[in-house]
Amino acid sequence: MNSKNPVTIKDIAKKFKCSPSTVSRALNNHPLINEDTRRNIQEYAQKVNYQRNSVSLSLRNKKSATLGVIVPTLNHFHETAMIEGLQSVLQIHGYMLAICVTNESYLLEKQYIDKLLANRVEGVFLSVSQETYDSGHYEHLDDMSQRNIPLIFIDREYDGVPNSSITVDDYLGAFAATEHLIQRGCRRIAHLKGPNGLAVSEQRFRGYKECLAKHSLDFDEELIATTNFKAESAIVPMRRLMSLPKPPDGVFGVNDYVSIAAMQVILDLGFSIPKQVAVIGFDNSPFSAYVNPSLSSVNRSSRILGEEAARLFLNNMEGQTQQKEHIILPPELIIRDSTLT
Amino acid sequence: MNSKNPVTIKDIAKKFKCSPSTVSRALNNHPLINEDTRRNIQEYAQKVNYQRNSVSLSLRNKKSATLGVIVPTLNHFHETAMIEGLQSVLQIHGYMLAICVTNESYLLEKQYIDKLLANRVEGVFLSVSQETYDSGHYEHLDDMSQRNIPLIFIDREYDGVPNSSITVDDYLGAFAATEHLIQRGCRRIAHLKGPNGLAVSEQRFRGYKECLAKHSLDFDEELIATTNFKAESAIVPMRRLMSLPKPPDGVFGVNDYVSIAAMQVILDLGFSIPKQVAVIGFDNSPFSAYVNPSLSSVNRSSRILGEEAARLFLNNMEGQTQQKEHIILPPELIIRDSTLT
DNA sequence: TGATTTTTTGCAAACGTTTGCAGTGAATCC
DNA sequence: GGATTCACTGCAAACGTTTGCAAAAAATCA
Repeated sequence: MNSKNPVTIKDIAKKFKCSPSTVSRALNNHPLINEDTRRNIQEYAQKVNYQRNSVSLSLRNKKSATLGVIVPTLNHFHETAMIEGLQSVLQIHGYMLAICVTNESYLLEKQYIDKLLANRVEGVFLSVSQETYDSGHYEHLDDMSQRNIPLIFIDREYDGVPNSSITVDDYLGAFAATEHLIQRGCRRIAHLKGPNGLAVSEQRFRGYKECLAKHSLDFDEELIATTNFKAESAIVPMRRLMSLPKPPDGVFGVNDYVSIAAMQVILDLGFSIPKQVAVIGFDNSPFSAYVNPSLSSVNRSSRILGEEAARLFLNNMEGQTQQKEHIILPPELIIRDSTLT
Repeated sequence: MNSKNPVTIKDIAKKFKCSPSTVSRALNNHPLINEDTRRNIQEYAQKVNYQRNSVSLSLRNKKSATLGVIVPTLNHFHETAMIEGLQSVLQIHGYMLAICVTNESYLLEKQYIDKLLANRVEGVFLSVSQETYDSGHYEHLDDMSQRNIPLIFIDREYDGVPNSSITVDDYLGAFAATEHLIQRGCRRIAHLKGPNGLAVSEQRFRGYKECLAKHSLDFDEELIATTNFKAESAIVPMRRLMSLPKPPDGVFGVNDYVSIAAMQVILDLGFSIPKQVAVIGFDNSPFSAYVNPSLSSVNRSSRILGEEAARLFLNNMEGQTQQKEHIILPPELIIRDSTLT
């Protein structure tokens, strides 16, 4: 019983003095099999706790029932909620998820893709790393398309390549956030943007800028500061902003982390939120409702994003449709105390 | 070039009019191979972008180079940081990580374990679900030990089973947090505990209680409230606590989410933090330094926990030592404004 | 009973590797 | 020049399944 090796179909065959084929058919409820043998074999298999070896199955069927998920980090609520969404749907369809964290490195991203391909995954959800985006290289993705393995861009898109993608409309979200600040009376709105070059950063930046333009507000370069998405990285820039001759009366942060760091700086310097400075973030992280003052934010429905991405993949599989889809989910403004009028 | 099927060792063999064995040896730098053939084959393999099929390798070697990670959720910083830690170490050693989210369900946990076993993973890191813990069932883990597949309890332990485990000393952390509150003058300390029965909850609860005892403070049942780790679940209980005839002057929350929710309630009701009520959380989540007031917390070095867990597994593999280890990492008190004197 | 159909089973190949063993030439030795 | 060594290479089996095809066994028919 405590044999190190799991019981195989051959073991069962030996026991019943029949061929492995028969066992296989019995276990798979193949129609061409005697009812009694089927029952006997199934019962015995149950008893000895037989478990089909997925590896050999994968080899034979050239299908691994495994999908790759490549993300830059797992730091943010958005990413993990996305993965939960993916898993919740794909689990039902029998897929396993191999998670890879690139830490924004191109090299790791490439290595992971190779590895996933070597493992014969049936599809990959990719949220491109910043380095990849910066470098503009995408040769490492060629193998996937050559082998007809669905590659779905999730969350972060990569304009150069024709693949299905699902993202949240960052531009729209940023536009809405900025417009909200304007409508509540802000006239000098600072933006704590994300790393340069990254699509999310630039889309949101564009949303911010174009909203200013729409409302005939001047775009002021000195109201822009760059962060790396982490709270710490917002502190120094925010101090600078607040010590300008004309400090901002509104701040749009590229995500909630930089926004709460910004709020802290603002309050520390003796300004009031939202009275003197209104602040709005992005992501609607679980903590945003509980900071003080509670933080307005742009909700991205991260979990739904994951679920939809999973469906995108499943449709692609079922229908064998090579049609590429580009889904852009609408963001949603969540208004809280930090931008109250 | 855009053949759907990846190039195999046989294809190369055909090209060179040699046997697959030779190709295999050439690619694996086997000593018994002609230098020229080796070079030629390797160059060609490179050119046609040959990638070894890990599936067949797994089948032959009975080794999948894949590890399973089972967690209840991905909601908390602690869990994701842990996974990042795992991945950062294991990636170097060529392992893939299959992530499974049980959503605290026993059934899913069981299913995932079966699935991982079917996939012939070489090891599993398990953070038991609440249901599993509640039910006391652990038969679903028997297969693993019978097959000698390392099962490592990570973060959440499961007392009944003799396996390696790595956790943070929840008891100690809770004790330290409570003691800190006492030392800064709190005398009526409430505890927002986690779900009943779950080890983490109970350990922290015990740390809290025994610390009170040590300092000869009465344990008052009415100062205890149960949450489900989520912020929302702390709100109603906290309102109750603050409307007691004698409201608490200190709150120890089972994690940072419930603690920030608690802070919000406290402030909303017009009490001041930390003057009237001090609050301390658990996890040192990235946002805890940036809420207002900043939240004292117990740091769990989550990433290091993951890294150490990975090393635990690697040692187990290398040395073939069946020795079970139980690592308990010390937590660290991070003091911020919410408990200042 | 013998022929025919039906039901059930087994054979063998395949998926892509690796590896012990045997075999092939060629080089070396005496 | 024949025996021995040496440097390579190929054969075949193995990992655990599935499945088309053929064969066997059982059932039906005439």
